Amino acid sequence: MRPAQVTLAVVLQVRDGRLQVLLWQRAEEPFKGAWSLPGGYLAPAETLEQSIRRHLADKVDVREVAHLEQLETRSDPERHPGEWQLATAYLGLVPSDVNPALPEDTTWHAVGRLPELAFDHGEITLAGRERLRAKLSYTNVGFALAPDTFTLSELRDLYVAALGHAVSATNLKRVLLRRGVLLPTGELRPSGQGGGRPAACFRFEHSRLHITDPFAVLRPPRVID
Amino acid sequence: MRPAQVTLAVVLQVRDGRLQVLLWQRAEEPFKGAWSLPGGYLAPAETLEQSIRRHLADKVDVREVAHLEQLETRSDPERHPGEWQLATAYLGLVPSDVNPALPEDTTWHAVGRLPELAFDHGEITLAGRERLRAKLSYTNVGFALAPDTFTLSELRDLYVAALGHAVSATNLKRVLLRRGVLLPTGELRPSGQGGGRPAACFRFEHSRLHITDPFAVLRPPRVID
DNA sequence: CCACTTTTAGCCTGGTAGTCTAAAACCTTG
DNA sequence: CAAGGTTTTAGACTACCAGGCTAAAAGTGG
Repeated sequence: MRPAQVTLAVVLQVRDGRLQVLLWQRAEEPFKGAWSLPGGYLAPAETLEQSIRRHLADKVDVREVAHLEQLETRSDPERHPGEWQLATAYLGLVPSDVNPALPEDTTWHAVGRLPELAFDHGEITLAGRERLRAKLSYTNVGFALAPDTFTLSELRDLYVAALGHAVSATNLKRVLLRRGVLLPTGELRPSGQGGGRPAACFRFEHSRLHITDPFAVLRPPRVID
Repeated sequence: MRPAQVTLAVVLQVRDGRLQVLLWQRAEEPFKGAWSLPGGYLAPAETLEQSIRRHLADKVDVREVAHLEQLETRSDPERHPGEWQLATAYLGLVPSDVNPALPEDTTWHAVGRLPELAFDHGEITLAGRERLRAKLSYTNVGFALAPDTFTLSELRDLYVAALGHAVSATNLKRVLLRRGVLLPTGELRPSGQGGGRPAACFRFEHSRLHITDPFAVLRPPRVID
């Protein structure tokens, strides 16, 4: 006797200054009418990542998911009322400048004000947000939330939405520049409504995940004691 | 058609000053005679964690595993030659002062000099070591590698073995004390062979995982700019 | 040209890690 | 019992980096 295997995705994007997650409304029991994470059954000869990409493609153009990583596998026998089902969750990130066409039953929801979700999808969504918040601090995941090119204020607003607290644009710039994850493009963005100095444009150096050795602690010393 | 689900464990311990992993030698095809990670099939009405604890119990006293966390789920359809099989790997840590009784077919192997392992167990083992190394820096996982009470030199030796590079006992002490994860017991350890000043004994404050907010970067500023 | 806005550069401060030196405390040996 | 060797420990010093602040730069609108 074997459990069914499904894949799920917590797809996050900053929209309207808030971190939002892609949800669809279930048309069938159980949890008919409840919001839930996109996903579905694993097919033969498929990896989990291929599976979640395939199911995601039903909801959103997968090319717009700039980053995808495995989150965790849920196995509580009671997590699905009718079926013994394991669920492997992925975290997906979508840059803030794309606005994918969505099916009728699918929309974005602010992670800060989630409705009751089906199954354990609420917990999974929060786990995804936590993973994002942690990685924003010691990796360059920002690239997956930001447009190709952006000003520092725009980037700060993304960080604010994702982290849930204020961020200093001054510090953000210095830190990311020093780490070499940010690159000035040289262009200027004309100032918008109400004037103000034109902002310099930046890009992320790499568009694949790169962790910046964050810990001064316990780094290899040059001399042993 | 459903895949089989197995659980695996990367059980690590520092032995003889080296980081070692618990392996058993397969008695059956495929990979007969090859070393592999302990684990086995998921049983009905069982969570993945219960499953790996059950399978681990065949090899080692599970009470001696001080920390257990989910690592990743492997899903390459080719990872097992004869069966469509998903494997969820766990990371387990055993304090250096216990020496569990082991079955005939099971022994410790230095992670630094692994033989060819069955399936993808080699990769999984290295992923486990990476996870441990990362978490040593920003959590208190050390508690799961160390005895109840220890001197700073002993703790440093554990870190050296796990991290694979030199560590300054001076820094280690200061960092862990400031973070409040280490606690002086007040006792002294009588000096051993050849004399030397007696060492102070320490304990870990908590014996459950606690992450110490590591990143000054992007922390909530008190004033916004 | 002046008031207002936003961005940017630069300085100062505080905290933490890495290095080094010397002292403390114990052992062994002559 | 004094001298020398060994290990641990405390403390000072330095370097680096993030957070906070201020003022200048560079636009817009009246």
